Amino acid sequence: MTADSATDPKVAEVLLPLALEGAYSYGIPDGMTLRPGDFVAVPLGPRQTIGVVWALKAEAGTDKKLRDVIGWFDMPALSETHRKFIDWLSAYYLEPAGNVLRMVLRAPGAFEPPREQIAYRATESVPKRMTPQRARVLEIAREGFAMRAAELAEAAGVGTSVVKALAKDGALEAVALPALRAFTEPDLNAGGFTLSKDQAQAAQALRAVVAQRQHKVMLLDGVTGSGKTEVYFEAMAAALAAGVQVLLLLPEIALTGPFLERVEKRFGCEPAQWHSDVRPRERERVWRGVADGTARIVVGARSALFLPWKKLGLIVVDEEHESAYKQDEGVPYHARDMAVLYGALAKFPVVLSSATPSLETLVNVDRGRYGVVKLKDRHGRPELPEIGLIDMKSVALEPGAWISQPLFEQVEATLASGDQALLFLNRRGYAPLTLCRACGHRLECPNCAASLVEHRFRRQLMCHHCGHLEPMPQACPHCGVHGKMVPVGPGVERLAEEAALRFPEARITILSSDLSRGTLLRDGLRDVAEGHYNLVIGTQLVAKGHHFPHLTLVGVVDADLALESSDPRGGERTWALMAQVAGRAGRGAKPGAALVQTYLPEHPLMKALRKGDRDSYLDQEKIIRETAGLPPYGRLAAIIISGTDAHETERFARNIGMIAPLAEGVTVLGPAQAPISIVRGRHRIRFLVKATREVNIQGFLRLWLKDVKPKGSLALQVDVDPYNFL
DNA sequence: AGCACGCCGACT
DNA sequence: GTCGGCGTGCTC
Repeated sequence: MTADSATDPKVAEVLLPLALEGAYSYGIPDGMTLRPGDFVAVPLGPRQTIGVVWALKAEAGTDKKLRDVIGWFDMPALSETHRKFIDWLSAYYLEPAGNVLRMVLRAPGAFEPPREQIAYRATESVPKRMTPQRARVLEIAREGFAMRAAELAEAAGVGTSVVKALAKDGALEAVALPALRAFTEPDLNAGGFTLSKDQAQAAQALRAVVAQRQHKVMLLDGVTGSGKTEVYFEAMAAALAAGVQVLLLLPEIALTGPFLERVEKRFGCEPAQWHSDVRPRERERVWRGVADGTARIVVGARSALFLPWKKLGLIVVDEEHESAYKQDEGVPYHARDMAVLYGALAKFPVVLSSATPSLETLVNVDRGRYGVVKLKDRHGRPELPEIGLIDMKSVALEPGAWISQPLFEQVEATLASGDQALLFLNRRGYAPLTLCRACGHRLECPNCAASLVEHRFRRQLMCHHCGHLEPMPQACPHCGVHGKMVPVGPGVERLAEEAALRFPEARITILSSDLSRGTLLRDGLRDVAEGHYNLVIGTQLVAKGHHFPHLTLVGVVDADLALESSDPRGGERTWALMAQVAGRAGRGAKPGAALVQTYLPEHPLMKALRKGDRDSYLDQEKIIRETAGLPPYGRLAAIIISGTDAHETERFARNIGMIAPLAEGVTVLGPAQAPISIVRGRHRIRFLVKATREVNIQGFLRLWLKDVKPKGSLALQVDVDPYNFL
């Protein structure tokens, strides 16, 4: 088959999904032909691992006898672009390439031969004999989908014999799991929406960019309700018509059933989904479909970028400003930025869509690097509903009350007129802080330097950083005095309590991520949309793309939360959140209004918000960032040093600080305690590295940290372009 | 990530 | 006297 076996490569450089900088070399056995990108099985110590051929070499570089590649997987090779993408990402974030590859290989089952699967599910009949083991198996079988015997047994903590016996008894029935379903081709004419003139123009502009089949980033900038979704659907249709695959990235929280239905309606096929809730079997199907190119449309959360794309030709990043695109655990990458990188490497366009674009993106538009398409509101309304500020310094509030008189009156008037009102507070639980009035002790998480938050519905105290739960104590754990524990500050639960007192006639509901998720949440949102409730108390969650047609008043209880934080993006976050939540008002036939309670009415952001003047806010924000040398005018990286022992961690951090190289255009701030100084029992110390745009900040970091080796419990994490200041 | 090697406590 | 805890280090 091969023409000249003398020049055949003898060595494969194989990247393994481990925290290793480079690829490992393996011998290629006679008769095996490999290409770069091929998935292979290789020996690693006593075991076997799946890796990807990164390069081929004629001869081994060393005399050392190499171990041979064990086998080759009969599936499409990882494209050259995808491999470049992994290398780039690895270099940009200073993360071992193997760790990045691991994100590509996270698809259990994709490397196993297709297998006929028998699964079991519960029947109506009851087994003749019942044992505790059998009861546990049945309990699990009744609540879930059909599961394989081994899975079912494991979940119940029993042997498979119990499952088999129950099947024989008739309490479980065997069903064949369907073989991997094929993906259907999209029908581009399936469900054309009627586009407004504005939308049609915007769609035409995006289609033109897609037709160029070159790298170009386009910002689709339009307020909530302007119909951005239908517009980028047209860009997707154009790319699909050209025969490529399309990825629609969403923040995980926005991946809802109704949204997927819209995609399905437009393209006449069920899109492939990729997010944390997708079950293993479906993950396998999507992974294979993406690899062989049959999955044409993928709607996914950030990790969908790493699917083994055969011929990706367009990425749409919806809600591009969302900080949820930044992954903070494992490899800390920003999916929006990496989508742009992928587009640059593979030479295809990327569409960024948002009602409140990030400053980074807007500055890229200013600099002429990105194109922009603007959409106006369909109903010709101004960008935001009328926003009124309530100066909280000038209103008197009862202790334990947060609804000011002006807000109270507006809510009352709204409810009286038969409309809905929303009170927005971005704080879960009952109270963010609990103090002992006898000794002043504050209830703190045992593992984190953070207050415990009372969740009164669940009758528990909760740490919002590590998930620690404990019952609400009757007596102060410090001084032992009974009945002196007092909640301080409001959460949505406490706000709802106040609302119930002050609006006794109102039909109140709380929408908060910790109180309802999944079906319950969907029902809750639907009930609100249908008007079963007329006063909604909600957190962040209500700000995200839900349509409440009867809502005409939004009251923001505390607009200053993010502004007061140390996060340099606090302003940006506040603006996006205010715009989104205010935008909930008046989506239906009636115009809406928003009232914002703030202690900082003179803040430029608040003034701009009142005037609905995004440009003046942006000009302010740009000046602040530029003066401070912060992104997008400068580069930023964080180094987090953590360890279980405070002194040891501090010493280690100091030593690292001492060896920081001097470089022009680079400022190292720190070491200082990280904003949350202890998380999950680990003490955290942070350096911030600020550099001008011309500086290669990765090079600086590599030079600095090349000989640093954390020992024991110590750990060092580099976060290039940090987003969430923890 | 696994999996081994390696050095200190409670058990047949 | 061993079994086993998981800290450290290596895998082409």
